[in-house]
Formats: sequence, C-alpha cells, structure tokens
Amino acid sequence: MQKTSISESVIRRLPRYYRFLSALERIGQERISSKELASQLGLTASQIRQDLNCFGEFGQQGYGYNISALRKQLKIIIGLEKKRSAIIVGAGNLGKVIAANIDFESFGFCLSGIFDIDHEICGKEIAGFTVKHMSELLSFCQREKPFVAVLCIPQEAAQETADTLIALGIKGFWNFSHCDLNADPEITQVENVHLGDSLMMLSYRVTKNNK
Amino acid sequence: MQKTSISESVIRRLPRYYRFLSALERIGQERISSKELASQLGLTASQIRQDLNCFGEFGQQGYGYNISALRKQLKIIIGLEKKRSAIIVGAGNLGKVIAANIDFESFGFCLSGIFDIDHEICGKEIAGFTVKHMSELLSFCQREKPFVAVLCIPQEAAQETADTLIALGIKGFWNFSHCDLNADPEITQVENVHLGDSLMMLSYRVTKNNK
DNA sequence: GAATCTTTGTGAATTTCTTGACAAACTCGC
DNA sequence: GCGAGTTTGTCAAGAAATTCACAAAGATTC
Repeated sequence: MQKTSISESVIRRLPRYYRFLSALERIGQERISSKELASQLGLTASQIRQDLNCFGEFGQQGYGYNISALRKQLKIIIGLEKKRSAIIVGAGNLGKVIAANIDFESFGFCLSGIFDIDHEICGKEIAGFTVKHMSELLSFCQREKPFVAVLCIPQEAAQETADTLIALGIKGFWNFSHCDLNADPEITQVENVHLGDSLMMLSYRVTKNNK
Repeated sequence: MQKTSISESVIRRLPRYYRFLSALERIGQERISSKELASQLGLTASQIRQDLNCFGEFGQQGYGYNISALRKQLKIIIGLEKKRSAIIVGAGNLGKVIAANIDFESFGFCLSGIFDIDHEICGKEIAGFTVKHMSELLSFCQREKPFVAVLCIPQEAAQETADTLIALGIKGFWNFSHCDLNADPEITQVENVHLGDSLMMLSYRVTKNNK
C-alpha cells in the first residue's frame, strides 16, 4: 500500500486532512476535489494529491474523492481504529486536565491507568480512574501491557522514568515534560509537546511583525 | 541584522536552541561548539551554524559560541525580553490550566486578564485574576491594549471571537480551539495548538512501527 | 611566538519537498 | 451513448532545505 518511506512533512499534514474531512462528513458533504480541498486548507491541489498517493489511490478521475471513504482510509492509515492501551504518568495539574479532556478513544488509544509518585495524590479519583502509585507500575504493565505513556512529570525525572517504561514494554510516549526524550526510534516513538516552544514561536512572529 | 526572510523550518528550531542553551547556562557551562551542540540536539553542525547566521555572527573561530551571550541574543530575536500583554479567552478546564501553569513572563508576555462568556464562571478567581465577562472585552481592550489572546473556547465560537478580537486590536492568537483560524498574516499572527494532531502523529508512528 | 589545532561563516553541491503539466479515466448533461 | 468538461495519478521541473567542504581566524600548546 505504502509506496515508499513517508516524509515528516506529509505525516504532519495527515491529522489536518483527517480533521477537515471529519468536519465535512459531519455537515453531510459527500465528495470533494483536491482543488476544492486545497483552497479550503490553503494548500495546493497537487500537494494534496501527492500526499494521498503516498498511501494509495483513493480518488476517481472526474469525480474527486468520496469524503467518508477517504476519511475511513485515513483513519486506518493513522491507526485511529485501534484501541491501544495508554497510561498517564504524573497526575498533577496537567495530567488531570489531559485525563479529563482528551478523548483518547478518538485518537487510537484507550486510557487504562493513571500513576503518580506522590502518596498524597494516589488513591484519588481522576476521570474515573483511581490514581495508582508508581511502585505498582511493574505489576500493572506485566498484567495490562500498556502501549503508550503520557508523561506529565517534571523534566528532571522524565528521562529516567521513560527508560523504566521502555524496559516495561512501552512503545510510545506523548511527552509533556519540557525536555526532548532520548529513545531508540526503531523501538520507541516519541511525540514531544512543547507548549513553551509554541508560545515562543508566537512571540517571534508578533515581534517580527511589529518591529 | 536579519539577512533575508527566515524560513519556517528555522523558526521551529529557534525555541529548541533557546531552551537547550538555557539548560547549559543553568549548569554553568560557558562555551559550546556547533559540533557539540549538534550532537546533543541530534542535528548537524552545519545546520546550526546556518540557522544562527540568519540572524548574525555570534560565534568565534577556534572557540565556538559563548553560551550566555548566544542565549541572550536568541532571547532578543525571539522577543522574550518583551512583556506583551496577553489575555485568556475561555476559562474552562483548559483555560484554567494555562492560566495557572504557563509562565507567560518567560515567553515574552504578561497575563493581564481572563474572560469567559459563562456568568457562572465570571467573578471567580483564577491564577490571581478575577474572571471577567466577555461583555467587558471592549472597554478592557481600549484601556489595556492587550497584544495577544489565548483562545480556549469551543471551535464553533472561535472564528467569530477571533474576528472580534482582531477588530479590538489583538495582534496574535495562541489558539487551542481545535480549528485553524483565518486571519490576515500581515496583521495577525496565529499559532494553532492541536493536541489531537499531536496524538494522531504518535498513533501513526506506533502503528507504522508495529504492523 | 611559531606551529598546530579548532571552529566559524559561507558558497556550492546535494537532497528533499513542492509545484506544474498532462495523459488517462471518469462524470454529467443532453 | 456521445461529447464536453472534470479531476485524478504521476512524471518532471522548480524551489527550498540541508549538508558538504574549505578558507580564514582565532585558540591552544610547547
């Protein structure tokens, strides 16, 4: 299906396509051409066709793309039809908000546990889960085999915790810990979220625009 | 100072450089070569030198870069020494966490107000601010001239609210509203944060890696 | 202070990404 | 069911980003 190794640039655009097609499907639209899609997303038609063709031929000449069929394909490509077990490590402010507000099911995961090192927090209930202590990680992982971990811990602890989790079989990290994790990309995938970086980019742009 | 228009790819790397140099400064390191920096960041030395040279000549042959001097320059380039007024619009779960956990001062901004449309929420105190009702936006903006707005509202309301804020003089958006805002890039800067997209990219990668 | 070593800044080469162009294939209206 | 109109998939051209390579300049050693 996949023609050759997919570039980062293409991968970054996939969620946007998926999101947009979902919105179109919701309002009941049936078909769309690459040209129309491009104009709505601010891209070129050529780029969209090129991107989609990395994964297969989903369109039809003279017709365009069937929105719900294409969305379904993208869903499979991105892996969203899976329900991979995810745990949250670190139940501070951020951990809590993520537990309560991210609909993991929509993104190919299913939340299966929340852990923290602080005994004060353990035992409390968050988003329907009782927070467990980190010392229970080993037995939990052996039993439940979680696939990914959401790291919401201080950066000092992040790499060490990540290494432990990798040893316990974790295959991916959604990392909110203000640092860039090291992990063998053949084995473990890392998606770093740096809100600070994002805010700095905004700062750069408004600065540049208002010199 | 700036040689030519800076590409997106370079801009995306700037915060990472800044973050890393800050960490080096904190542990008391004085100098670093592009080679060493590259190996620690997983980039090439050439790329780092090329990137930095977009903004000036900060290094010295045979020595490398002085960490605290370079950090200071980056701070200016990114605009972090400014203290631009920022407001949060939408004081739900996400708005609250951002208000409480983002150190705006470190990123070139200074939080000056929090707004919500829900009368239940207005009047409550968050991060030292009393939440104001949206109807007070006009007079607040005329008085305080906030520079950027953090949008933490449902996507249905996002574009309309953004348009209102642009009319009130807002020059940048840090947009958490699950949609891509439209705005004239000559006037208004938009930094969209899509946690869902980020999680989808993780899903894609772990899927691909475990077929 | 001379010789060697290190490292920058930069022009050119290379690689990657995006856009343009068009034949082939399908749709749609009559 | 025919002809005009659309739109795809793809190859090639063009643009952009990254890497290479090296002269020039300062650091370091003896």
